[in-house]
Amino acid sequence: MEAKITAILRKHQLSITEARKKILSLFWETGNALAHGDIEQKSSEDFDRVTIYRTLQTFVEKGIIHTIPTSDNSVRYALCKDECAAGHHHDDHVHFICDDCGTTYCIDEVSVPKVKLPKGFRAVQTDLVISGTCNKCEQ
Amino acid sequence: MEAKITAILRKHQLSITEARKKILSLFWETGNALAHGDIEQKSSEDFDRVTIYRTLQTFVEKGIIHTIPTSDNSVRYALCKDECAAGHHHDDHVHFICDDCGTTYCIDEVSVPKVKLPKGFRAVQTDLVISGTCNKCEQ
DNA sequence: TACAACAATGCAACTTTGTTGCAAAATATT
DNA sequence: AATATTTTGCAACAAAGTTGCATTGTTGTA
Repeated sequence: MEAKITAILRKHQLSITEARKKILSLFWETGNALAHGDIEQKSSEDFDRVTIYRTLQTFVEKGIIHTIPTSDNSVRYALCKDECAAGHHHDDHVHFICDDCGTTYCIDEVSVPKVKLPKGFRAVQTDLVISGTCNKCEQ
Repeated sequence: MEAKITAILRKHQLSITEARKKILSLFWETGNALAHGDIEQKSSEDFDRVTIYRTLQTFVEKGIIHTIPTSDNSVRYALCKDECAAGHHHDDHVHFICDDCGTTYCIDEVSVPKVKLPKGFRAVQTDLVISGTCNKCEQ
């Protein structure tokens, strides 16, 4: 575990620090996407709020995590797949946000369909975000 | 113009006030989506910040405007089509956010494709948000 | 392993963004 | 026109995000 974490950091030419190891392992442990607030709750005793902001920003820039747009002003972050590199994200899968429990999933099984845009529009990134009820909250 | 605005408000059983008329006409004039900040800039001398928050909230609840998720913690709002009613939005078109100028477009020509989700996941709303360069910023 | 160079962190202060309660003003109803 | 209802502005607050700088931690090199 620890080895995997440090390997990822080293691969992206980041120095190995406590904050980065902790935050990165949080993503591995939960599996799902996390908002800044989630991370703050789970590590506020260990790190300053500012460090979390800066760490998330660094991870996005380096292609370790990607953002998931939301309609409630609380951007979520999730681990990228290996193909993502600094400045070039390739996360063309669907994201699902549960209205009940708030959990955000990366639905890897489904890929985002290509969309034809009107003339002059050039797509760089496509986000397909679905909200509803997840398989745990359904009865 | 004024007549059209008041008709929309009345149709949704909202009392006709200066703030609502002004904010609603802003959406009609610009044509594109607006963030809270945009509206505040264009009408801060006329109305209090709080009024804008509450007006946008009311408009969303009544089905006059809908939200567009973003990755930068600045939810955008855009006019709904006629089919939207209180509590039931039907805005299954694609949204495009320009990385250059920040303009957010509703691409009505393209509709959001249906997506099959894994078992247990029930979709209520689907948002397809594409970012890149718009037809005005392209050269 | 010790040292210098560099990068990351914590702290403080601050700005921006969003929320709530309540009195005053505006709108609707009769 | 008078009253009931709704909306607004204000104030005070809470939460979220940013910036500069001194301190601490990490890395590469001798």
